[in-house]
Amino acid sequence: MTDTRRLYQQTADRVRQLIARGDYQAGARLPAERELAQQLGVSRPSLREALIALEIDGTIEIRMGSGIYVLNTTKPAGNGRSLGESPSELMQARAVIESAIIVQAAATMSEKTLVMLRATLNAMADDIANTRKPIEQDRAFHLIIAESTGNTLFAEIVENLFDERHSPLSAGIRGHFETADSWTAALTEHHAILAALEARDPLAAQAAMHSHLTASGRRWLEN
Amino acid sequence: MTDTRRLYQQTADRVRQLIARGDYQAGARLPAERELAQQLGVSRPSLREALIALEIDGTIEIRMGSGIYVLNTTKPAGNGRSLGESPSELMQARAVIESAIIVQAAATMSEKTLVMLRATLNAMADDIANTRKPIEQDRAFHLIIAESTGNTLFAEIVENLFDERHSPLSAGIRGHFETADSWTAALTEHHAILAALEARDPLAAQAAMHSHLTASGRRWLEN
DNA sequence: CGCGTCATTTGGTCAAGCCAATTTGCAGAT
DNA sequence: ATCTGCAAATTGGCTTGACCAAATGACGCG
Repeated sequence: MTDTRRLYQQTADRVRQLIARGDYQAGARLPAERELAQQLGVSRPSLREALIALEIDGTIEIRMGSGIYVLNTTKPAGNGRSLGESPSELMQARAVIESAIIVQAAATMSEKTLVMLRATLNAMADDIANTRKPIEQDRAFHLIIAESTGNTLFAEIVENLFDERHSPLSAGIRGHFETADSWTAALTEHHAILAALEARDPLAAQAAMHSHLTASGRRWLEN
Repeated sequence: MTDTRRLYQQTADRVRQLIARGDYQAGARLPAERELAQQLGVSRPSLREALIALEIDGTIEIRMGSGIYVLNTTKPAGNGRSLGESPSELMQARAVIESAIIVQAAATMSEKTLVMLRATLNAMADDIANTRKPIEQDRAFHLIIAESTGNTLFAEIVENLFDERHSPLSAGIRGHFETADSWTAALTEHHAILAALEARDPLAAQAAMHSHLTASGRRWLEN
């Protein structure tokens, strides 16, 4: 499988691997841009784009005229910002919580809500056919279900958890997940969820939602 | 005052301003890279670096061969919850979510965690006997269970939901709830939850937690 | 009217070079 | 011998210019 992601994403991942593998530990200085670019077989501008991505997610620090330094990766200490959740944690949380919420939703699911859900699936299929990322449709599907419970807290929690995936932290990994095949699989699973809701079968809906989010997490990590 | 930050950061901010100001709304396409670079007075590589930063934080989406598009900017972000939720909504949310979480916790409940939970119950009984409000013990009980899953997101969510009850909004109603009898009932229910966890019975724990939080919500509202 | 083809548009990447900040090292003074 | 200061080497910051590849749209053919 050829990696079709943008070069800066691939390059950022390769640098992350160098650090994870231990070639460069926290505090160490990476090779100079010119040298590192040649070593990775990419041009300097492309490497610089990758370095900016790594700088944003806190992997490295760039000091003008000095060098590129590896930051302490395993430390939420210091500032108030604590975004230390791993993708697997995130998807487990979504699987457990959204499965519980959809049980509430299934019982009182209105025809109007079902219509909206069908619309998101159609729009999602359209996005995929046109090679667009159906992120907004995916988001809408999960959010509509949560909102249909009538409890705004459910909607807020689902919304926050969903958006967490697109935080700067997970940006580097994001590219893996968003292939056409992955979205097609997600769409199929959405259809299964909708079918259970149309049948007003809470347990089937719960199972379908749980299955969808665990599979989604697997797709996200497996690449 | 001259801005000494890297050019890509300054440029990213300027593009954010263009979007915030309304020049380009969600879904709109920004000018082509070459044109936008000239318009902002920077080189194309520098603009590209800025665009990567904006792509990572979810402000824009870059489609190869097509253009640069503004994404939905509706993300106040953060876990901060605004007011507007009713107590019944809050307690329903806690009942559903904490019931789902305790199922995960029951499976892998360690003896060490059980010891901590017993300690909170003893401290809670002590507080009640001395006519103190055992709010902290109550909080600790629920939080320890969520933390025992090993998933920090569960702990965060439970924490936020719990603290919501003590927001200014619900302060007026709170007094009714906090009678000695109510706390005694809560303590009894906590004991029932702990018993299910000691038996490592996920379904019994789920039922006990759900029962506790719905009863707690009832006590909160009935006065 | 439908549909395929090709030119245009637009992002993706590379190469080479110069500027600016930092570091380094050596020479001279103490 | 040690300290100081300045210049050269190192390193990141940024620009120009060019070419490739994907997406789009217009045009002409059937």
